[in-house]
Amino acid sequence: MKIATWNINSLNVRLPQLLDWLQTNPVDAIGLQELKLTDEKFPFMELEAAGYQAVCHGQKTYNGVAIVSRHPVSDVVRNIPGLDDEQARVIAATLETPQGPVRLINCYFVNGQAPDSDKFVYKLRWLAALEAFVKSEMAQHSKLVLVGDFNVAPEDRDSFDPEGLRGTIHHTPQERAHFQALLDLGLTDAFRMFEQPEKSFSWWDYRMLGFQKNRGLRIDHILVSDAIKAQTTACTIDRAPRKNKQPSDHAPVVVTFG
DNA sequence: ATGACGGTGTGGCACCGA
Repeated sequence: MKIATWNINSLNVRLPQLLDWLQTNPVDAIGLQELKLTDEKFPFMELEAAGYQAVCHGQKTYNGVAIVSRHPVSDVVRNIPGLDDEQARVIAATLETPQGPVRLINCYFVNGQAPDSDKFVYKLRWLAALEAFVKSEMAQHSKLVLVGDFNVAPEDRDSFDPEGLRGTIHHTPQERAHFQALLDLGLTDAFRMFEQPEKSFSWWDYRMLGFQKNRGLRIDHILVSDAIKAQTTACTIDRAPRKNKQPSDHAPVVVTFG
């Protein structure tokens, strides 16, 4: 089984690249973030032709998430129950795989802009609500995978300039404490289960030749429950699509298990 | 200190992302 996550920064623009990527990387399911389109404009037909079905929680201009899967999906949840949130950032579903059900939670975490901003307050409130949601989901599903654009660089080694960016957005102790709180629920950062190249990142700024200089952050993550962890054999970042013409600023992350 | 790049909207630039 392979599950991926990719912030594609507009599905309208990136659909051809997504279809290309799925052809060379036939994952069982992928969580997409930043669709930037409404459900009516979601490309169900094109994905179906590629062998995938999808459930989505779209929104105009900003946000928007989807789960695209080769397997049937059930029990779809959109947004965090109990959180009054007008932004479409969460979709969860159960993948009905031949090896049994796998719960997949796909999130586009709040950016937060700057630690002294209202958006940062929203980010922390959103993170606390997410933790409660994931906790309740874990109580119901032993095989659970939490994927998405977390907008948190968990450790110094996840940033191209940990000293210079200390205390700035993605790097604050508060954000890192929330990431740890998710791990404390019984989840494991699949990427760090394995030896990885130095300076492994999943996002690079479009500006200032960020990708060419590898000035990036590792902010896209795959967290797995213990039942999945025991079966996990690999987790990689695929930098190839970042070299495409008109790339997303994020690269896909893929976990292999079972 | 600022802007740099890219996507979106009903635009003639502003806003947002990270």
